Amino acid sequence: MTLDREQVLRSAAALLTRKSTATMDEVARAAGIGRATLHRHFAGRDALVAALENLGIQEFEAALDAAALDEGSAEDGLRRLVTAVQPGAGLLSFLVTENQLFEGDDVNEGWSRLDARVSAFFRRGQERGEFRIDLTPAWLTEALYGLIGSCAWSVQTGRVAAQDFSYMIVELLLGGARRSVEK
Amino acid sequence: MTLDREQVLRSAAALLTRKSTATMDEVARAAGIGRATLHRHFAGRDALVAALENLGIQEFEAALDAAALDEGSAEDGLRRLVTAVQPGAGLLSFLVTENQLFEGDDVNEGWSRLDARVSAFFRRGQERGEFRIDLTPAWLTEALYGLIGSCAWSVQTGRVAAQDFSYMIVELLLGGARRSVEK
DNA sequence: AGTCGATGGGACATCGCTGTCTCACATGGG
DNA sequence: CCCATGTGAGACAGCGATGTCCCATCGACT
Repeated sequence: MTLDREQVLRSAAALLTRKSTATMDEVARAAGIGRATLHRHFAGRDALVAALENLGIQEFEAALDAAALDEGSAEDGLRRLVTAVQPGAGLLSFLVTENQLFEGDDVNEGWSRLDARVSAFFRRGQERGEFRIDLTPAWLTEALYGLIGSCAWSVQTGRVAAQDFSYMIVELLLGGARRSVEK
Repeated sequence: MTLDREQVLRSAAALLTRKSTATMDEVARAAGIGRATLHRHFAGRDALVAALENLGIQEFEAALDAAALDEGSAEDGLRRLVTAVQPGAGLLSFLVTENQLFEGDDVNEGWSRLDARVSAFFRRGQERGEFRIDLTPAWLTEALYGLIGSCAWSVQTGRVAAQDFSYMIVELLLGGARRSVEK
């Protein structure tokens, strides 16, 4: 009967992804538990968000590991990364938004580590001549986050099919919308 | 002594762009007026946001008009649009986020009109052979919003120089990060 | 069956924000 | 000079969300 903490976090993530202002009561209902029980496991809203943050960081880091960014071309690596990220895309964009809201310098060090990994990936791609050098790694990183968020939202509203998720992001990020002559 | 309504809206936009959860009191302070005065001019928070929405729609529509999207190449049109949008980029991304939060089917009809204009622009670009046809106009539209938001945020945090705003967005959206051989 | 631990529901006080009101004051016009 | 309009500051009640507590209940384990 012990509460499935993981399951609670999953449903909370799913709900907060759609409605980031959901109350503790709504989160509890969505998880199928009572508000009191939710409070027993997460001291308060802050603690809940912190737990979600850890979950998101862990998932994103796992996606980075699974993508094996350095194997093969940078393009293939990015494609694997976006595909691996898709299941947690909603949570990721919720956390990015939440982080922007957050005014405090003590940013979770997990984010800087992840940012560094993504940024380093783009930099290596530039050094290997696969990526343009006039778009900075920092911007490409932010743009990737933005596109993931936009595409997750587009999927949720039906503007983009879920199966096209990684294609739309990677093609736009790498190839751009311009129609090249040789294609 | 009459209150400068426009000025209040500007500072409210600037504040809410940075901190979208700011209270009425903070908005009033930021505008250099008392909370009571703020309430005299905007019945409540909803009314304030609605006024900001109208302002944002108006600005974005003006940018669309000023960009003259149909003159010259689609690429130049997009470049003009992004440049014209830059001053209102923060407000725009605040409103986009606010709209996602909003759960009600009565979306401000201004947005659908603007969406339609942007979407139609991408579609025309496809028909003229300037844009790829495997990325749907709806996705390109959402991606444009996302990139504008990401870049505005990046500028605010110092990751991207303000003068590079339109370059970073347009180059990424049109050309992509891949380094083509002929360049 | 009996006990223990965890849960759900409800009651409760508290807190922050909101919206309204009043009053004193300043500025500008008649 | 006096009046009118608009403003700032503060007080006030209302509301929704939060966090804590208690108690009845349910399930698992002995």
